[in-house]
Amino acid sequence: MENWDLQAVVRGCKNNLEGLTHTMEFSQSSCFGFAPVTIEEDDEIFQAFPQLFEATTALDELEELYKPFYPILQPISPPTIPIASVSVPQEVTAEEKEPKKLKSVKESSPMSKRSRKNQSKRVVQEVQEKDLFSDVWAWRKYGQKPIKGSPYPRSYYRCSSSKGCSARKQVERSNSNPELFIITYTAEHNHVHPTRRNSLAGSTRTKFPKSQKKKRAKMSLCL
DNA sequence: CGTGTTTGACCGGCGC
DNA sequence: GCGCCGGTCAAACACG
Repeated sequence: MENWDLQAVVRGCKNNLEGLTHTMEFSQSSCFGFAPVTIEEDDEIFQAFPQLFEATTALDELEELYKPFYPILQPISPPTIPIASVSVPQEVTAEEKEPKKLKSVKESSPMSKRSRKNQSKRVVQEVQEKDLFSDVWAWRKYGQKPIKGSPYPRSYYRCSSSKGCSARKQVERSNSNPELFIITYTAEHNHVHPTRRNSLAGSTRTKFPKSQKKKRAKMSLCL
């Protein structure tokens, strides 16, 4: 469902208007540096998925509904960068040393369950820490890895709003501006409604660690 | 009990 | 072919 990143994109656009004062080192790149371009992309998407567009009314309602629960998006947010095409070389994330991975995608090769090269859609976003989880989706962390060349680890989240949803999200602190986080959305939600579940259980510990007993004493690398 | 995070191990792609 | 690296899995554990 394109709707998902559309929401992210739209929201990003909505809120980054004043945030453009922030310097993006990759702003020279042709794709970003001007968030509105994402809307053009969206237009195509809307045309391709009119039914989803209709659904945005419901989502808008949902958004309104959730507004009280997530922080008001602050300026800074980001040139949202939709990388809408399949297997497009992504200079976008050059800063993150990604390019080599995305160079060649073998569509024909039978990707196992660990397929990561065939991620057809990626949306890169820079947000402030408080906006990291300000979207309406529920994300469950499934991994964290230190990234070579980056002092900060990258966290991997998948959508827990719906079972079987393949939507994923990578969160990495920006190298150049540690106050910002680079969010990379991959795959798509296969459900329209962000059926947020009870996401409280187990979630408070890590975000506000109280006691770290046993072997879990090692806290994450403070992402 | 359900849902969440943490983390080491594993897997596969890619460059050499 | 080998090693590096990024992405994912899954077990263990925490929390409400």
